[in-house]
Amino acid sequence: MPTTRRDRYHHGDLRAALIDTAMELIAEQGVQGFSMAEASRRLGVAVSAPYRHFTDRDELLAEVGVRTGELLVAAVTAERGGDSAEERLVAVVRGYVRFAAGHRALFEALLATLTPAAEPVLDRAMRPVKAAFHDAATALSGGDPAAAEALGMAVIATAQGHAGLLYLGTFGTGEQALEAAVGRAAAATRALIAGRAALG
Amino acid sequence: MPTTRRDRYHHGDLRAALIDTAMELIAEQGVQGFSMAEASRRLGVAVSAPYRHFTDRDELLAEVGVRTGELLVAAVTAERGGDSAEERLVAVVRGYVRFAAGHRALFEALLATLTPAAEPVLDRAMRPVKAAFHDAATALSGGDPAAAEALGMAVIATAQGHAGLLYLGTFGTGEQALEAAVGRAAAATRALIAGRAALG
DNA sequence: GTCTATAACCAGATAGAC
DNA sequence: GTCTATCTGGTTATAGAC
Repeated sequence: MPTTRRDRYHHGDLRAALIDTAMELIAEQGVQGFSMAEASRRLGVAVSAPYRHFTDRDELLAEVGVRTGELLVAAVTAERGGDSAEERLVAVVRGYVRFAAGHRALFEALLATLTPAAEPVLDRAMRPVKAAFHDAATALSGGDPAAAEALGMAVIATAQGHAGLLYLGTFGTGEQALEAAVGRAAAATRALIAGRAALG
Repeated sequence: MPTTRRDRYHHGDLRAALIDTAMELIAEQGVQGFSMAEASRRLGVAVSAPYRHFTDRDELLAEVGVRTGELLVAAVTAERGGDSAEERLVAVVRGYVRFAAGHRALFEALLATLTPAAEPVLDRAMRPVKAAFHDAATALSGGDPAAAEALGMAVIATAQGHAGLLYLGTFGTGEQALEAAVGRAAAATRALIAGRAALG
């Protein structure tokens, strides 16, 4: 019979168990629904136990942010489009919006921790995301770095914006809303590419 | 000597004073920084007094949302561009991003209250915002309602997305970041217009 | 309409035993 | 490394007096 989480944290894995549990709580009830006390209760440990592994609540949340960032990187990297540079860029956008839709609370928690004064480790974890957009945009900009930067940023904004509208319910609810958001984001990306000469 | 707010709420304006104070608190410290208790303290009334005017915290926050929505409507309406339909649409985007930048905490609180199950009064207050985008997009779409809807939504997403990136610090901080966000959002809008044939 | 007082609750964090 | 126990401080919301 396999080792359960309950078994492991008494062998020194409480730290990892806390991160997992925090992510579960956030996914289920939002950042607001997470507290050190609730995480402790769910794991069956004393409320003081987490403080052996994290100096405070924010330190645990930062670690959650890093883990979520890694999931996001995987999402934008995994979604493979066609061979053309345009299709690769569209695929990154799709992956981004799909992740935002499928992990709303975690994604919002990640954004909340990504302040300008965020932990360097968080920035580092997020770098491949920006790179995914930037690399595909570069392939579309014929060696003009400024044009690539402008296109990449505009496309990130489009992805982020469609995620935001999805959260507001602009596209409805449920699976159909997800597909609408992904489809519209992809179409907007194509429009940006087609009209990229106007980006300055 | 003019009547102060302290004077007024003893004459029946505590309700209005609470809304004002809630907006101040949110603007200063974010939604998290607002509480019924803190608002009461700031106004010098008992913590129970607000409950004569609002059944609970959420009802007050909904009212704050309505007021913030009205400010947003004014912002997107006020920013006048040139005479062309394209410049009017760009102007709406500018107004939206500028408002998001200048009233971050209130704007985020507004978005948080704008769930699919929000108060109808909130939806009504926000309708002119959507209309501002939609009307300008319609003028650019030569009588094709579907094309107008697609363009309008893509442009709203662009505005929302640039606001989001601004909050993440992607454009830096301070006044220069604001101008970068507004400028990039305007350029992206022009690119979307130029490439709108790809929107489907 | 506002007050005083209070109930009921939950959080973050620490001290010291084991 | 985890536990028990506790401190400190905060919140929403209500009851009943004025």
